[in-house]
Amino acid sequence: MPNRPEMPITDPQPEQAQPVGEQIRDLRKVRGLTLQGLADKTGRSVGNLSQIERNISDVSIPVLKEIAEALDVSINWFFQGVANAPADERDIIVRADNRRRLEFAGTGMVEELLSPNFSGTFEMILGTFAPGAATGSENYSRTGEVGGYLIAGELQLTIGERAFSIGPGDAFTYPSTEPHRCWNPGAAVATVLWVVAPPSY
Amino acid sequence: MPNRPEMPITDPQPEQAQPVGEQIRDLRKVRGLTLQGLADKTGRSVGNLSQIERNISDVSIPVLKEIAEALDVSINWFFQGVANAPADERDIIVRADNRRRLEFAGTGMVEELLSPNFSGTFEMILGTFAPGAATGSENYSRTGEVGGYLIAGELQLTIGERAFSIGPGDAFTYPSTEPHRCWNPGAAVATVLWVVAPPSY
DNA sequence: AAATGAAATTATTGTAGTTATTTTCATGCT
DNA sequence: AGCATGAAAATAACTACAATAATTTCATTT
Repeated sequence: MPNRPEMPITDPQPEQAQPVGEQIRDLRKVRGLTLQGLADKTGRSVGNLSQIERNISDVSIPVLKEIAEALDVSINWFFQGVANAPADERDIIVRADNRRRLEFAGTGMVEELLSPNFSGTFEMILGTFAPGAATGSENYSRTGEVGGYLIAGELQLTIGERAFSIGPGDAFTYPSTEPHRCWNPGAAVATVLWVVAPPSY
Repeated sequence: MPNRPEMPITDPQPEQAQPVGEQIRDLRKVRGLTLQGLADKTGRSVGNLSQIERNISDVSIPVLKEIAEALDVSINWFFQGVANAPADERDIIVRADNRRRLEFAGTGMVEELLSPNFSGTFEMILGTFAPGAATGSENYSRTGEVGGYLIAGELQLTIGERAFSIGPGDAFTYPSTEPHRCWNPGAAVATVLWVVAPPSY
C-alpha cells in the first residue's frame, strides 16, 4: 500500500471551491468593519456572522447577497478568482487566468488582484491603463505606502506637487498620504504592477 | 553676485549625489544594527557615527570603506543606483537604467533593487534567472512575507513541501518563515518581480 | 440546521515605567 | 578649520499590566 491517504490516486475535477467564510472575513477586515459593524449593516446577529465566517453555518444565497452588499461587492466576488482555484495552491498562487477583476466603468482602467487574500501586510495588483486613461484625482489620504513597477507602456505620475514621466522598467514608491494621480499619455496600453501596504480595496 | 555657492552656473552633470549619511543609516537599520553595534564593528565612536549618518561630519574614503565592510557591502554601493539619481526624484523613483545590482556570483541569478531605500514597509526587487539558474536551498526563516509576480519565463517554485510550476502572469505570496527555493526550468530567462516585507537585504 | 442573546474567551488598545538608542555638546586631536 | 571622543541630555523602543473591545461558545428558540 504505497499511497498515503492525503495523496489520492485519481483526482479528475480541479478542486472544491473555497468556502465563503474566510472570504467574508478578509473583506470585512479590509473594510475596517467589526462583526458588530457588519451585523448592524446586515441586520444580522454577531454570533451568526461569527459562525458564518468560520464555515460553521452555511449561508443561503439571499443572505450572502445581503452580506456582499454590506461589503460593497457584487455577489460573484465570492466565486471569482482564487475562490475557485485548486485547494492546494489557493493560499499561495494567483494564476494569470484566474484573477479577480476590479472594473472601473468608463475609465479605460482595469485592476486585477494578484494577492490571494487581504490578510498579509501588502497586496499586489496588476493595473492596466488604456491609451489616455487616468485615475481620478483621488487623494487616497489614508495611511500606508504604495509601490509600482511599470511593465509596459508610458505613465505620467503626479505625487503631491511633483510630476514624473515613467517608462518601462521604472519603479516608484510613495506614501499614500500624498495625493497622487496617473494617466497614460502614450498610444499603447500601460501595465503597472502595484504594491499597496497595508492592503486596501 | 546673484549666484549662491551651492548652485554653480554650469551644471552639466545631472544632479548632486545623495550624501552617504542616509544610506548608511538605512543599511544599518536593515541589518538590525544599532549605532553601538556599528561602533563596535568599526572601532569608532557612537557620537561620531551619529554625526556621519546625519551628514554633520563627512567621511573620508578609508572610513567609508570600514563602514561598508561592517555593513557587508562594497564601497561602490554608496555611489550606485539611486545614490546618483537627480535629487528631486531620488526618494520616489528608481529608473530602469539606474538600479542597484546584487550579483550572485556563479549562480545565473541577478537581483536589482526597485526601491529607493529600505525605510518603507516593503521592498521591491527585480530578479532575473538564467536558464537553469536556482536559488540555493536557503531557508529564510525570518519573520515576514514574500510576494512575486512572474513577468516572463518559467519558474519552478517550492514552498515548504509543495512545488508549483509558475508561468508568465502568475503571482504568488508566502510567509518567509517557510523554506523556499526556486529555479528556472526553461530555456529562456525568467524575470520575477519580488516584494519583500519587511525590507531585508 | 440556522439564528439569537448572553456569558466566556480572546484580541486589542492604552498607559506608565523601564531600558535602550540616539543626539548634543564641551573638549581634545590632527 | 573640521573630525573624533565620551558623557550627559533627550528620544525612542520595549515591557507589563489594566481596561476595553471583539470574537467565540453555547444553551435555547425559530
